[in-house]
Amino acid sequence: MIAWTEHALRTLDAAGYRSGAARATVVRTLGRQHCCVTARELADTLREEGEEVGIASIYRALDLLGELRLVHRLDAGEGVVRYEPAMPTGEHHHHILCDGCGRVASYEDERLEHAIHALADRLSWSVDSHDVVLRGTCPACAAP
Amino acid sequence: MIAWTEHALRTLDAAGYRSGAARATVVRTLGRQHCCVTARELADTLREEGEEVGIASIYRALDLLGELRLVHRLDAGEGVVRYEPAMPTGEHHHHILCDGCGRVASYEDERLEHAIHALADRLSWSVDSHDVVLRGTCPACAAP
DNA sequence: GTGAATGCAAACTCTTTGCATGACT
DNA sequence: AGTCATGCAAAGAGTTTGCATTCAC
Repeated sequence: MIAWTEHALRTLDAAGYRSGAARATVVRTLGRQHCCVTARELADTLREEGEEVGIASIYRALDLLGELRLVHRLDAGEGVVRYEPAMPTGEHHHHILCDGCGRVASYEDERLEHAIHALADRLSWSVDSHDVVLRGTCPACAAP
Repeated sequence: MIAWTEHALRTLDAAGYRSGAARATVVRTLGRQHCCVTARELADTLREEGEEVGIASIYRALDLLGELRLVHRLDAGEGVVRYEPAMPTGEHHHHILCDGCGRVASYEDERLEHAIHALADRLSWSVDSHDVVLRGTCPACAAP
């Protein structure tokens, strides 16, 4: 994820944005996440690490990163938006939510990507992103 | 969609819920929708038809219908939740959003469904629903 | 008649915005 | 020095909840 952090900081700089403490901290912390996080989770993580950042600055940073396509927004119907680093390579994964415990996990699937690309080709829209959200029960919640 | 309306009313009755005016109106109106709608759109439609229903009752009706699996909730990252009738047959479609005008359209794709089922089989989760949201530019917005 | 369904208003949560202060170039 | 970035507090939007009233059974 280090690669993403540097790529993001460089892209922000190239786009003419100043390097403030709040935004840089958000970028560095986001780059260390394993999967998608909410703005609040990010704020909590920062607080625990003693790098408290105002919630408004977090939202502003995430918004800007989204505009620059450096983060991907994911709304999985939980009532909160989740954010995760968007790899410059286009490499990505999708998510699965547990109805029991709310856990979010990720998966990748070649065949699914192929099906989506083929589908995009036959639609008369120009498609530039996609999200596949599965819902179900995780192994832990399924165990009796 | 008439079939869905009757199915929903019957299911509610069978589950022991009383038939109040607000909920019945929501069910009948929802059954006439072509695609997913928001609670506010539903409220506006009802008002135009002179069947005003309190917004709280609309949310409560949609919530109950969701629990009974009679409606499908879709959160496509617009900041609002959309709802649409869930066919008892399991027949369904997915959605594509236009970044330009916000339009939501629907599509069906056999190959995509196959890929998702195959994927679900190989995950150690029990998967019971899925959503595929595409984002892009609609033909109208793409035209210069 | 009893308890569920409804509607209003208030509460709540997440997110955005206005504005004064502080920081980067 | 001149802007842009930040943080606080307040505003906004969507959704949920408390409570008294009305309605279905």
